[in-house]
Amino acid sequence: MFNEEDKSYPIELVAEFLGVNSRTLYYYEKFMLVCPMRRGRKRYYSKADIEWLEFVREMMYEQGMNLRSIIVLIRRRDDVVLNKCPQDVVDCYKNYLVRVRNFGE
Amino acid sequence: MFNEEDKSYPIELVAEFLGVNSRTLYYYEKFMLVCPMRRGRKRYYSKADIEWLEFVREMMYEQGMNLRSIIVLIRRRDDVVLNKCPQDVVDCYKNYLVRVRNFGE
DNA sequence: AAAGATTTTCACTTAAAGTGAAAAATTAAT
DNA sequence: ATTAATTTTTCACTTTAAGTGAAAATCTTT
Repeated sequence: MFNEEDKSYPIELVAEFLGVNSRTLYYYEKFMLVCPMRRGRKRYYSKADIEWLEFVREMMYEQGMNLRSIIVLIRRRDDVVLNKCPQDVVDCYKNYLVRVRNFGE
Repeated sequence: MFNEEDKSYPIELVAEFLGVNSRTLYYYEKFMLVCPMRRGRKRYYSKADIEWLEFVREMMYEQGMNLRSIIVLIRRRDDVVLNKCPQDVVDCYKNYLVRVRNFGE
């Protein structure tokens, strides 16, 4: 499922697959944790988006991490997270690089 | 303040310095986020403990991270965190190394 | 224009993080 | 050793982030 590189899927299908409410995906979008492609207002989630969201769920559910921590790791260019995070999401946090550099001082 | 390498300080003083309730420090201890030295039941926080706790507060308050995420980063031997984390706290999570190795698979 | 789907808004639930207060136990002082 | 002062522990409460339900608003499509 969701194996086709070039296909994209509507929010309700993705939410069901991940076992969350579609509202949760809208919620993540407010934090720029995911940026699904759009045609008009309608969202289309790519394979990469879905794999990333699966990883986000694992960090949050299995590991007990929170949203902000995931964002902090994106900003810090953390290896483990960056490995799975779609480029456009990483790019959303480009302007935060300065803050990351000063992290902890 | 708290500049002397070999001195140690009672919980109430440390809590006040950090701007938290002393109950918060007991709470952190339940999660093994800090292991103050003890003489009998009384806790004594070292300079290293206090600097670590300051960093923990920064991660949680400034960055919005949660407790579990900090623990995940200790387990993962994250550079930024390990740099500030006292060895005895790191050691508390030694037995979790295997899980870290399998992280994300 | 009507039916069906998607998005948006409002308000609610849940769980983690943190705290207040008082009882119990220790430590320190006389 | 007995009392006074601290510290620890327990219970229950508050606050906030994360997540959700339901309905209204906005498309889409036929």
